[in-house]
Amino acid sequence: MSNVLRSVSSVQPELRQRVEAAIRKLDYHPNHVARSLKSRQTETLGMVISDITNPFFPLVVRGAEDAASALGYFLVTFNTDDRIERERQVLSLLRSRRVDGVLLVVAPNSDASYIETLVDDGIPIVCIDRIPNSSRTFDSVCVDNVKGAQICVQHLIMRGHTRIAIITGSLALQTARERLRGYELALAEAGIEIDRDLVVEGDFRQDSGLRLGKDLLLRHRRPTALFVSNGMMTIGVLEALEEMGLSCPHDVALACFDDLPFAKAFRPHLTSVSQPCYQIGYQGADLLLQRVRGELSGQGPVSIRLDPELKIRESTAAILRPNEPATVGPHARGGRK
Amino acid sequence: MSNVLRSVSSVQPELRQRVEAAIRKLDYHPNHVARSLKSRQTETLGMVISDITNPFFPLVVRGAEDAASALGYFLVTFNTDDRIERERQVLSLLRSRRVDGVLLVVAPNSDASYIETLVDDGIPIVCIDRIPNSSRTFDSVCVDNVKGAQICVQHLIMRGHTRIAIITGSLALQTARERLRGYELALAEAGIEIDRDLVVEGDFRQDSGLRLGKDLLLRHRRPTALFVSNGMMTIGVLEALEEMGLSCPHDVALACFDDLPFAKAFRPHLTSVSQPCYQIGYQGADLLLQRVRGELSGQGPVSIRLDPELKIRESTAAILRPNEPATVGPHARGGRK
DNA sequence: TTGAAAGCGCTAACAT
DNA sequence: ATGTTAGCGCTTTCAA
Repeated sequence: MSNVLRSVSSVQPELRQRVEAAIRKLDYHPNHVARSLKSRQTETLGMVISDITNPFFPLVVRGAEDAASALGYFLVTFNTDDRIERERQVLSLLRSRRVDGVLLVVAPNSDASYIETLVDDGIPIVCIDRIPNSSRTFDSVCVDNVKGAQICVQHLIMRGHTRIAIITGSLALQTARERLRGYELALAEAGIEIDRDLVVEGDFRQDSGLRLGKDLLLRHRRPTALFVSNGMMTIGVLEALEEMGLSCPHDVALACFDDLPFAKAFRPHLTSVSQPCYQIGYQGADLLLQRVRGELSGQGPVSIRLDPELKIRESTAAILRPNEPATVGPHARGGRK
Repeated sequence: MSNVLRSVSSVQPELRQRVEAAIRKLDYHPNHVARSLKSRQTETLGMVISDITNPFFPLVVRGAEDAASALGYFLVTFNTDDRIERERQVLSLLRSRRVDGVLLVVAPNSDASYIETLVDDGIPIVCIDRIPNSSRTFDSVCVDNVKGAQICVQHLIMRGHTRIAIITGSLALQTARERLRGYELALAEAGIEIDRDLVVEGDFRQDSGLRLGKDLLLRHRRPTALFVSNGMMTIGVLEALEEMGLSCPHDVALACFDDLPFAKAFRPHLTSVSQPCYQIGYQGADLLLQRVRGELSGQGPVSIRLDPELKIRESTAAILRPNEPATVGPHARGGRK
């Protein structure tokens, strides 16, 4: 019984049969905990995100889970609500539980030195979606935020807009700064001077979208288009529109970073910068697993940048106004394929 | 060093101090794996759902995670996509990993005998959202599906509808049968005879909503109202409406089970039966933890039924037609608060 | 080819 | 009050 030399080549068929019979008879299930104690590998990954309830995350988590499951790894998720104390607590818990590695969506203003400590202590970390503010670089998988914002604002400019406002995320996050940078680049290359009054800083939450959306829409010279830096704030902006009785795209054009769930089923159909969420999760977990399994040993930090995709829909459709010829013909009602 | 008699009362303060100093100096982190091997408790729960990408689940998972985290438990989630082989595989993995208990959203047509085996072998299972087809009862936390469907269809009837169609879920699931039952009860109590042609069976997926929605809307005598048994199928129905160029509530009234994310931000604002998703997850995990910790020993299966809530919005608003007086005055444009 | 035994780091029971 | 030790179930090395 002691010698369940599983999958060792040199065992007599007769012995193997007897052992296998015993396994069935005793309803034997190998104890993975004991195995972990011996092997010092738990085959478990931690995943730390801000909130699964934010529609950006389910697909990311699903991707990570699929990658982890494919190799028999557990994936344990935690929500921090972007609170750094909670992030710290969770990371410490993951360490004492001896997870093999961590996928991390870092909280704004998080102290990167704690992350460094973990990595130095042999717990690999892959940052996804956001990059910590640190002189050191970590493994990471993100979308190309500059490019995403840029092509989106370029699109607004092509639709004839020049007074384009942006609601940014918290500028403590590199992600938010990059999206702002894309906005600036697009305007600059079109020779449009940047009006600092049209740049307002939110915090990636719904409330700030509502508040800043109202603020912008009540301006004396209202912007003709809004670029919103993420999905949750866009929900807030839609609320603002409804409260004020404005309609999109008629009264103002709207485009945003992030796809909202079921964008095609509801009105207005939003023009948006779509991120490959599943891929972010999948490739993040994949990269982490390579680290964990020593397949990248000796190699420095790997930074993967994925391409966003602009989905043109009716919220940025050209509007036919009296005395104003339509700039674009066939697409005037938005880009359903 | 060996004697880290943590939290044992009878230790001299001097000794305690020396040990604590050593802990800090050596950067000692207790090894939870070894602890688990000894205690035979992993302080880990499994959570098996169909798909985190389905908007019903994120809040459920969040609730479960909060309950688990509050007691220091890990929660490991798995997606089965409602495939019973995958469910079986996952449950077997969870067993060999020695999780303390499992939260299960059972797949349609799943073999309940396997679940019984786990429970009999000492791995508590709490079923959430759906109840397995079995003569045996398990711990469970669900919404009152009959009541939810019933109040929703009652509402449609009060709005003057009599030709009300239902798209059910897979009738292999008790959940789907209960919602159908609520529909039947509401019609019966209003004295409306049930037209079997208006009862069509879907499978809780978007595709079936699109297909069956089109089917119903193309009927010669089109139903004046649709009751859709879950959120994903409702998305499909909205697609069908758009494809056919119909508008809601003008051409047909629409109400559904499940809240869709950001229902208030997009059009049409859907009248829906809202489930306490967070509570389902939270109470499910809470019940499971009580079992796991032996606080319910000797007690038979516990079934918790939570109340759904009808949210009346514009998709079932009364329509003003020529020669038809409005039945309801102030609410005619739907129930925004 | 097969059996025996040490050791992973912790807890709990026991000896000092 | 404090130190020692057996044993959880696995893997790996070594002996038979």
